[in-house]
Amino acid sequence: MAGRKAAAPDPARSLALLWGAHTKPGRSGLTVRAIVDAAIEVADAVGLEALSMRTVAERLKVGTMSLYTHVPGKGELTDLMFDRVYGDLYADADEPARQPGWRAALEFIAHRNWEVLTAHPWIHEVPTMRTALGPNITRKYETELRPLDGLGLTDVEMDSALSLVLTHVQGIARAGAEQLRTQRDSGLTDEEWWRQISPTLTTVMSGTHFPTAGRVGTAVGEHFQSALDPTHHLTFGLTTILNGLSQLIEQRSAVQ
Amino acid sequence: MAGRKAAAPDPARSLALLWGAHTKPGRSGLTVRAIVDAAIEVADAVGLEALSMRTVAERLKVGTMSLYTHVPGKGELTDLMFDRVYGDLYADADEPARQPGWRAALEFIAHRNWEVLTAHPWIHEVPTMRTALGPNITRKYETELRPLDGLGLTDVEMDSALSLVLTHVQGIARAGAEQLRTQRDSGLTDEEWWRQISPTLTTVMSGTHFPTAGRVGTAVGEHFQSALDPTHHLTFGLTTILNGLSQLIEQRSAVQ
DNA sequence: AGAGTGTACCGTACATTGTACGGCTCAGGT
DNA sequence: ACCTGAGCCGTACAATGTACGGTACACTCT
Repeated sequence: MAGRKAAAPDPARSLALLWGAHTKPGRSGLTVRAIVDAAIEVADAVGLEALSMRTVAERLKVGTMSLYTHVPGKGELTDLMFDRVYGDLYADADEPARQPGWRAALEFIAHRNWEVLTAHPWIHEVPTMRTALGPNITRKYETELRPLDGLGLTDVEMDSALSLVLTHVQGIARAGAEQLRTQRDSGLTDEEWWRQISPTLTTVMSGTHFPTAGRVGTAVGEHFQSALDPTHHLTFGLTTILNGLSQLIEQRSAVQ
Repeated sequence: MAGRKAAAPDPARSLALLWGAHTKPGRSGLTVRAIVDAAIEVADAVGLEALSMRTVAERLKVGTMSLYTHVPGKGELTDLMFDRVYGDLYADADEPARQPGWRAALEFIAHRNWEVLTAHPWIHEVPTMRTALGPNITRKYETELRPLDGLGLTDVEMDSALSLVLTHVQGIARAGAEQLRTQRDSGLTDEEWWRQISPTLTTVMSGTHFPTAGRVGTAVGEHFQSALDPTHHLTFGLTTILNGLSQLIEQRSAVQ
């Protein structure tokens, strides 16, 4: 980040802000809610690294420094954005638990998370450690844990299982987001890019030979028309993980 | 990123640079290799967001703009750094394949990747799409695919299985890196931070109640002395994934 | 009604970034 | 001895986050 060093964060203040109402307007009608919403729109459109305090202020037609009346700094703003987009993930706290079986529940959870992650690719850039205790994130944790309760798993195992699934979805989504970003930054489609580097690549790789990588890489490319098909990786990984988890769960319920 | 917009990338030039020798010195002894090494040292010490062209130049005792004689820009420099740190991952192209069985091989691969990722936490910040074809990354792909060859898996499945494991390791390592970074940025240890926000948290969360999350969160915290134990998540996830993969592999070899 | 006070708002300034541009300097060929 | 091309680098600029201090408005109290 350029400019003056980020201010001292003061976690307690951040937390209070996170859990606040966000709707009390100042004398020009400016609210925390409006700022966060505007920032999300900007980030959705141009990405987080192009989101600046000036851009957000411009969109709201206020002076740049007015934002600082409502929000301590950019870091806290992104924290708020982060917690906000997870607000509408589930209809209620039992939606996942209502699915038929833990497997369907975890699939449901995975897909909902996938949807948010692809709708707001900038989420991947937000440092999540600080926001782990925002209201929506906390609610999300509760909601996603419930379908794993009562299967014979220990509390630690429940947490581990959920976090395994979420980490996987996040990893795949991140790769996809990155691909989209490079694509847009360079202005080249996957295919154009490939055509452009192809001659250089053969020149440069002559002399070396990668039998397995060459064969597999070609197969993957032919199969998906691309080096990387997020949907396939998502379901392949999810299926594998759920199969692994099912072994654990069966083992636990057998003991019981 | 601040400053002038990043220059047009020209993928072909990047690629040639990636595969170049990096050792031809200019008249002040400056080489691409030296620049990349210095940059890695800086990034290891202060993180990627604090790495600047001026810092690297200073460390090498050359003018800032001299770097641009050897490297087109900061983006290409980070690409070079990325490929570089993966250079010494394996002793040779068959080290993983030499492990006793595919399971041990994947565990070996996971741990090696884990080591690099934790030794150079800034890797997570580098956009990896562009570097996917650097010499060391390509070699790595070849090396890591080999132990999966001849198990009855299709080429696409081999790629999916490997990438599943790698995505998992990366996800966990990233979370760990983030935790370390916030910890260092705030100057607070995990425990101090917790103590600081604890009163605010209870104030703010009064009125809401999260039965499952509360119980599980407490259990996790007590069990690991922290909200997040990377080693445990790593092995739990790896075991689960490998169990899932083993079902697939048995199924494939049964058909054959 | 008038005065006083706190808070919302915001203009300006500054440090820091990546890098475009153009000049200087030196090694090596002729 | 001179020319040429490439390595080197000082300066300048646009963009960033935000500290600081000033201005103006909405409210309360007399």
